[in-house]
Amino acid sequence: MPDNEQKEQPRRRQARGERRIAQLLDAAATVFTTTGYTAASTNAIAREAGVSPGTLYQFFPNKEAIAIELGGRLVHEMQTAYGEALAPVDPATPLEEAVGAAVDRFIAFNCRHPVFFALMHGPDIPGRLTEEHDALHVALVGRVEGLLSSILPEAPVADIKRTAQMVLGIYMAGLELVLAHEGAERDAYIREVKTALTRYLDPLLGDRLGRPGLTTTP
Amino acid sequence: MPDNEQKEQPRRRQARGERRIAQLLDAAATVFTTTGYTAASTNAIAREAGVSPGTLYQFFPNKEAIAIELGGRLVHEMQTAYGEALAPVDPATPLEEAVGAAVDRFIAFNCRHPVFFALMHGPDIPGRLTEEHDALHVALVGRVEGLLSSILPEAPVADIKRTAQMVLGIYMAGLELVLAHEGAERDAYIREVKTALTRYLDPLLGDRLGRPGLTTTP
Amino acid sequence: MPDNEQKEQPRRRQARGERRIAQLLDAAATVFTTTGYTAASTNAIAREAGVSPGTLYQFFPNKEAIAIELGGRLVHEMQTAYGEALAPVDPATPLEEAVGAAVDRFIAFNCRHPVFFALMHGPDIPGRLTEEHDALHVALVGRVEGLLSSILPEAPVADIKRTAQMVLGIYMAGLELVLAHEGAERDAYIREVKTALTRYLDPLLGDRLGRPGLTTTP
Amino acid sequence: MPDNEQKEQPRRRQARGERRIAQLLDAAATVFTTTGYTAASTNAIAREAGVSPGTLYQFFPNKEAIAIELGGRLVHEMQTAYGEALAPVDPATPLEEAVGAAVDRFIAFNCRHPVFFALMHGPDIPGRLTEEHDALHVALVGRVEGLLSSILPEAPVADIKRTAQMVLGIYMAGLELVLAHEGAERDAYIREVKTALTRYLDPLLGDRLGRPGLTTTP
DNA sequence: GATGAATGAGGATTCATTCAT
DNA sequence: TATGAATGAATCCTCATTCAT
Repeated sequence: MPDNEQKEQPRRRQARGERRIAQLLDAAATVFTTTGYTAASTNAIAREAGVSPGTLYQFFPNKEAIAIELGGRLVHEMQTAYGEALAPVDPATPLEEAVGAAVDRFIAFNCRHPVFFALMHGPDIPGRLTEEHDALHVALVGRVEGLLSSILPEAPVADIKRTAQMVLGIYMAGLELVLAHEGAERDAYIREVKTALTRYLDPLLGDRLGRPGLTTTP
Repeated sequence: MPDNEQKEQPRRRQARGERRIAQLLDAAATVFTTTGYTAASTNAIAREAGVSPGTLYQFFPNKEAIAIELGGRLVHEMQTAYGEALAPVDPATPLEEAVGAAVDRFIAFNCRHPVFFALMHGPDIPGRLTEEHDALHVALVGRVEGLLSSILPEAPVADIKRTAQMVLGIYMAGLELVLAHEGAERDAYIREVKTALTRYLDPLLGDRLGRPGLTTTP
Repeated sequence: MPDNEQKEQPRRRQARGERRIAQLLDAAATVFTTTGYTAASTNAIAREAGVSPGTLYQFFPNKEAIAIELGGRLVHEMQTAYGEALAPVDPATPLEEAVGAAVDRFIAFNCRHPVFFALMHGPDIPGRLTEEHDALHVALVGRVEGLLSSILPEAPVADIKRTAQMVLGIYMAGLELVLAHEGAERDAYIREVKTALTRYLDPLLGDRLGRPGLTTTP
Repeated sequence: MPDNEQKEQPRRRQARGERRIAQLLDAAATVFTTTGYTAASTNAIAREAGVSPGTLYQFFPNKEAIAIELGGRLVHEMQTAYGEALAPVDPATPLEEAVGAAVDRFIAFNCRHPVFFALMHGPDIPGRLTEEHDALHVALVGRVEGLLSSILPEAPVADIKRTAQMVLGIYMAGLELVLAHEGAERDAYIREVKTALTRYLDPLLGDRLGRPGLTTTP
């Protein structure tokens, strides 16, 4: 079994590393959530993780790399654990129901991972998106585009893209409000997000019934 | 002439002070817009204004105070120069038209004062709003609330508040997209913002025609 | 002269600054001499100068800038206070005498400013000269070239350059030995430097007497 | 077979160890050459060698030890492979020829082992020579002393030492210039080094012909 | 012997803010 | 008022070295 040993040794070694990485990402999530991405410091993350700054830099070359990895894991978990929220929808499903289910899942996801919001609002200067912000954003917009395409296969790509951006924007705006409230008020905001999205999207689906549908570029 | 002197000295001083303040606020607007609020440094603002750091602190106790004052002036200008955008609407005006006009005015305002966006997205941590962010936000939400109230005088305050927050959120989300694009694409996004807001608000006005209207808290 | 082109107005304010700059350069000279350029830290320089790190950075953007300024001042002082050491030589002067006088002056200068040596041996990687090293070096080589040209006006530039580099190299090598010893031994090394340079240069002057002179590129 | 095993185990271990050491020293040579001794990091050396930092420290207690061992091996190789360059010279050989041959060999050696230069210019602070620098330096000076003694057996030791230091210094200064150039220019510098050394040493040999010879301490 | 995680002091540099002039 | 020097804690990041496995 020396073969086995040789194979497992690195694994074990990496095991500790993997644990540290997870630990550091958890700490980063906490700090990003608490202070925001820009104001977060790598030392604070290391402190939160209970390790020295040097240890952090053994696994991540800089702050952005942490955010990117964190974003990547969020997207991955979203796909695996919340995949249905973004799965193509049965065209027979009423829009209200589909939107409601999707929003519920997303809200649940974002409440479990509040860092998502902090990452989406990275060092925000409109037009100058940084990588990790972009990565997350692009990934999400991509999924929404896919969803919309599955419903409106004949719509022009440019329109789909725009609509997806708007949908994501409306959702994020609503999410901010949802996260800023609690209890019944939070629930009320969740309902508002669903309402806003449903109303925004409803007319687009018109063509399925012979109605005009998506506003197109002139 | 001592009387004269006493009167004129303060005036001159205030005049110079006002000029300095305006100069500093202009510089701050530039820096906030360029680097974002969090990353902006007071030294950079002073440099941009062509004065020394000490001078800056003669007029503002700290960085946040600059943002607050800047936000205040933005709100003030909005009221005076763009007041109609937030003025109570003639109930007879079609919603689409009213929203379209308001959005056009706001977009124009925000393009002339891009710092508005930077201030609204200050050190953004949901739930932990800082003063100046809050001030701007509260002011704007207040105006939107007023507008909605003028249209729906019977709606519960809580619902009005919620709707106003949503409206502002949707607008800001759209604004980010508008600012991130140019030319025809920008125009397309402006249209989308109008569409989204119109669709979101349209059903609320139903009671004026006997339709259900605002979703209310259960 | 170290100042940029823009500022001519503030004069007196800079008085304190000038003092600080001198103080910082003195401290830098001490630290560079003690630890060498590469190992010297800006914090150590600030500490040696009795100021905070921030103060140092008010006057110098980074470590290299300190070295460059220091080098510039050294060259300047060399020109003004030790100018004769590099002044064109009366062709009638016996070489031995001329070299002896020049070396004596240089040694005196370098003993008064031991940092000169540290700067000349900056972050030494042959081929990869850094700016401040280069600046000092180039300045000195230029002077030696001038000296040689004044003696051998007909020699090809390439040969003059090469000879100047060698002369400077031999001098610096000797200087290291001189600085590493004291008393009589130091004096003996000074004599050796003179001897080495005289012997190296003597044949070059042959053409003045009809002898072959400088070895030329084939 | 236990006997055999006992014998072979150490051998293998030593063999492996030697391989590791050679590997590490090669890596160190590369890094020292690239970044200079002071700026070189043990982690970088380990990385270059493809091993972990821990492994490096299993063979060397610290960075300086690596330099010392590297210097030792260089000296050793110089003795074995380039020994003739430092072998006592047949007094009948013309100086020019002897110096030319020696310089050629040394230059060849230094071009094959560019780390030599980096080590000789270690954390250079005149007067405060560190061990490994000293070791290399002392070894080389010793050999040059031997050479000179073989030619001038009656010269005082102090004079021999001084001359040897000067010879080494001139050579190192020339080497720097040689390494900093390429092609024809490099060749020209090689010629200059030979010239400088020949001219410096030539008068010393005078006593062999009844001429004064070495300048002595008064 | 080998690994790679861990350390923590120290590196350069910045920044909000204060103070003497 | 205005200046610009001064601060010192905090920033990101590196490095020689050690330690558990």
